[in-house]
Amino acid sequence: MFEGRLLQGSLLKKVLEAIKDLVTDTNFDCSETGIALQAMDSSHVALVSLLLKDTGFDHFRCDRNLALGINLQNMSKMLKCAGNDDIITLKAEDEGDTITFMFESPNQDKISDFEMKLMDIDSEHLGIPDTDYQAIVTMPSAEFQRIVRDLSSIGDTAVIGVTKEGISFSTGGDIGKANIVCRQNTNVDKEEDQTTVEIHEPVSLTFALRYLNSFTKATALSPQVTLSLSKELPIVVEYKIEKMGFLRFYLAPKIEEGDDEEEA
Amino acid sequence: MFEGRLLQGSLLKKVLEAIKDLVTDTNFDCSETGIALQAMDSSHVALVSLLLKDTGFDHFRCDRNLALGINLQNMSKMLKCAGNDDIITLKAEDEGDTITFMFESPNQDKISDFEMKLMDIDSEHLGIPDTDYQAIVTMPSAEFQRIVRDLSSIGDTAVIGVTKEGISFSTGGDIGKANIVCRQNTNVDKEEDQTTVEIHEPVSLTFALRYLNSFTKATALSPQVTLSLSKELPIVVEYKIEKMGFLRFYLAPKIEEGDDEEEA
DNA sequence: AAGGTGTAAT
DNA sequence: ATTACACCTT
Repeated sequence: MFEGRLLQGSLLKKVLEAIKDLVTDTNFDCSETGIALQAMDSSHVALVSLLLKDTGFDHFRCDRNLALGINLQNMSKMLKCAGNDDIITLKAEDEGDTITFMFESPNQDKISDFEMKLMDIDSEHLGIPDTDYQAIVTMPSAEFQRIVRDLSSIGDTAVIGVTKEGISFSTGGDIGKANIVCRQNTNVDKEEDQTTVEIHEPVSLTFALRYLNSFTKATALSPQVTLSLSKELPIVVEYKIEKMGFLRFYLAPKIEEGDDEEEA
Repeated sequence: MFEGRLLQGSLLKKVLEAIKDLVTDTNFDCSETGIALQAMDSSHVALVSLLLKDTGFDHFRCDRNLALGINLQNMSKMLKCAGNDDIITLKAEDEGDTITFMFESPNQDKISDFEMKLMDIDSEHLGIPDTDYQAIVTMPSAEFQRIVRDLSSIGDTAVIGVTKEGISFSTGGDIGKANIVCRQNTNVDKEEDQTTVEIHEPVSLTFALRYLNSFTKATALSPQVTLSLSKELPIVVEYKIEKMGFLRFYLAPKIEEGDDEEEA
């Protein structure tokens, strides 16, 4: 059987909030080392990768590797029934076709059991090569969210450029143009307000703002976000989940000059 | 060229919030003494007048008088991309057809440039005679906003009457009648809670609440609002902008007994 | 306190 | 269909 007990249940709630609009159905791959999830978004443009390591759970047990096929919209509905301070336990039998969510209120006065039907989903295990990126920027996640939202009100795509001075975001549309530059700054009071740039080579890539915007639904998971860029490679937008792992989003760059490129 | 740097950028954001629903396109008239704007609302019933004096800017330069034709909806969109604590700089070339908004975050780590296309707009320079009003009332802007909103839920027009005792607002509709009286009070702790009446002659005029309601979008600009009334003249609803000037709204009174008077 | 969402009105 | 208001959530 599989069982994972998560003291900070709100983490799981946030993860589902962050991905339920991007991916409809996917497998939660449970093994003795934790829970992993990889899925393309419904239009097959972006990729989501989640890791929740066993060590982040209060209690974790997984006798046999399981691929739990889950409709994220439905799972999210159920997790909405958990209080933000609730302890959440996930359970599944080895041969069962359901998953159980157990919610314990902080004072243990209320115990809820929610059972959800599992689905059979072909797992597409996508090998994501571990690349050395040309530029890695870590910045406050709220700032990234704000920038992406602001640019979305002006244009559809953004050019993200990194130099050793900092990171820039540009867009253009019918009403005008916008360019936002964030300088590297390591001299701030709080570590989470830092913007740091680790760079091997300057890089400049174009992305659809619509997807970047979706990714920022994960802002609540971490005060910082890490953007990794390399020429002609998908950007990686990573939110670290304290003690547990990460939630990563991958998005392929738009090919410049390619005016016949449109999302579905 | 024209360039104005405004340390308290939120002022400009608030000004646009206040007028963008009333006026669609208008000229910002820039001269060496500051920025002025005058425009009729789209249904040609109300008039907006804005003054931002050069002295209120951190830095102000205007080599040549410019009439910058601007779509307020678009400008507002761009200003929404400025943080509330950002420093905002406006720039325009003498012969250019764009205006640039530059936003500097408080710690200078984020610098944004937004460029917007200008439009050609016939400037309607409306001479507003400097009248001696029969009654001038200054009151808390939030209180005025609340009164106008409350009356709007009962009726379409309000009778505003001023005597030396105070100011009264009345309306009536299908569901009933309402009458709100605010007495002059100068004995309050905070100056901004005062209501003062300066009167030469009692006056009573009728106005469309819909427009008064629009005007109160400017409430955030000033803790106090000044209402100036004279028989058969438009009411002036003025919000002073600290160190910079004012935002004024003019609205002609409804002629009593004239039931064939309707806004477009 | 502010942003987002949902609803209601034009 | 669009826009403004209110409510609710973060």
